[in-house]
Amino acid sequence: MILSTQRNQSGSKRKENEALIITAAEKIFADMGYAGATMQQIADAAGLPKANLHYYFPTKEILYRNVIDKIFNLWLEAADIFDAAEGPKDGLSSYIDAKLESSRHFPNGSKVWANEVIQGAPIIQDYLESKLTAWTHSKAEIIEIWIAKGLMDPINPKTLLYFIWSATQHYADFQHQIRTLNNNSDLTEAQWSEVKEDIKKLVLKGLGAEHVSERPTISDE
Amino acid sequence: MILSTQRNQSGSKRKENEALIITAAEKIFADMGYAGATMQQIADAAGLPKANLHYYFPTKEILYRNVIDKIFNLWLEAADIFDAAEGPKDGLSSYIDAKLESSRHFPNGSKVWANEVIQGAPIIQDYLESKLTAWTHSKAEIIEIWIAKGLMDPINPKTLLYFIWSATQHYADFQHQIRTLNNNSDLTEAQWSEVKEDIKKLVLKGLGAEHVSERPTISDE
DNA sequence: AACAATCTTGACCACTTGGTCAAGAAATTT
DNA sequence: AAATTTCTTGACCAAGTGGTCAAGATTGTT
Repeated sequence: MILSTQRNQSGSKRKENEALIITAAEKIFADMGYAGATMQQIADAAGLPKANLHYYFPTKEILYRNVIDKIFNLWLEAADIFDAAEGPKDGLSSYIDAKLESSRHFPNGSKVWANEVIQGAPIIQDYLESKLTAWTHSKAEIIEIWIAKGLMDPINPKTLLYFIWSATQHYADFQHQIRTLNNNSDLTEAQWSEVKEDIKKLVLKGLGAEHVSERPTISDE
Repeated sequence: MILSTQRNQSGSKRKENEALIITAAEKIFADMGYAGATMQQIADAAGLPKANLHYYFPTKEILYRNVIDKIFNLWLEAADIFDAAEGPKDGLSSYIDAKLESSRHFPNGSKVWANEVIQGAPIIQDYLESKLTAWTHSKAEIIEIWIAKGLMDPINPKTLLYFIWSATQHYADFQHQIRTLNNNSDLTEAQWSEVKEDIKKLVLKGLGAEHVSERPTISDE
């Protein structure tokens, strides 16, 4: 009989199941930490028997690294905005928006990352030393150019980056605490908007970049 | 024979060993997470046999709660500055200083807290709902008064608190990442000073509170 | 000196964990 | 339709875990 719902190209089953497992694993790792997560929990979350997980990902650590890999690539993407920007006002605004959206809609990735770094990055140290270092330097250069052009106050670029990372990722990592302090309710649409505006205003005004770039926004939305 | 080094008051041995164990546990919990930490590791770090830990703290969870208890009380203390302040400029400056000092010198407590909250506070939820909620409301009131007095721009007080928490705690929780991005060196004294000044300036200027209250700086470094 | 309370510790146990394996089921290729 | 590759799964295991226990050492009290 023919199941038209899905074509079974070679390798598609593998891709599908790997994605299924990674998504399940991301949630469990976020909720339990690396050590606290069990392969059985991940298997249950994915709806597969445990032995099947080991077929696709031989060890827990390999699975974990795949989760991190996905997370980190999203991280990098979110920051392309940065390079395209004409000045701090657009660049930082867009970046803060993107990071907050990511914290709101995909908090698990941020949590896994935070958990790992807090514990000294025992498994992903190579990521920090290669990719993250390179990325950070490239963004720091852009910020320095902005400063040199007088588009914002002088500040150590890394301090600024940490500032934005911490402010935005806080809403993912400390989601539970924020929820508790918000009468045990998730932030509403209106509250998210307010947070976004408050943070952007605070950063831009704090940097003296609020009223700087007022070129005609040619191809901006 | 007489060991004059320490008097053995009744109960003093208990207090000493409990403190010893809690300090060791704080480090291990910070480095490994709750689930990842083992009683054996903590015992080794404290230089005691494992069975001895269970004599003072019957279960791992009880030990953990004692660690959290210590951390949280430091948290609260650091914020008394807040109440004594006359306006946002002193109040927030002092608070940021205190939080950054704490991140610098006692990062483990912050890490344990972060790890726990990220995972949904499975063990310390009662802390969040009682003590932290009360504390937050009381500080939010102060901030609202400052705003009403025109000492700073309007902002959601909770957003501001989260902002300060995240910016300062980041230097404890993400210590390892910051170190890696700093050529694998801890921040120097000069770098810490720079960070402090940058953050304070950014926040105060961002809030429009920079030039408001200008009493003589009596005991400032 | 005798007694009681507190503290110390190696040996031990029930249970969970990551990972293995071999037998078979599906799907793909010839 | 036979052969081959890919996938699925229950049963199993060695290692490590939190926690127990009972015997003894120390300290404090009378």
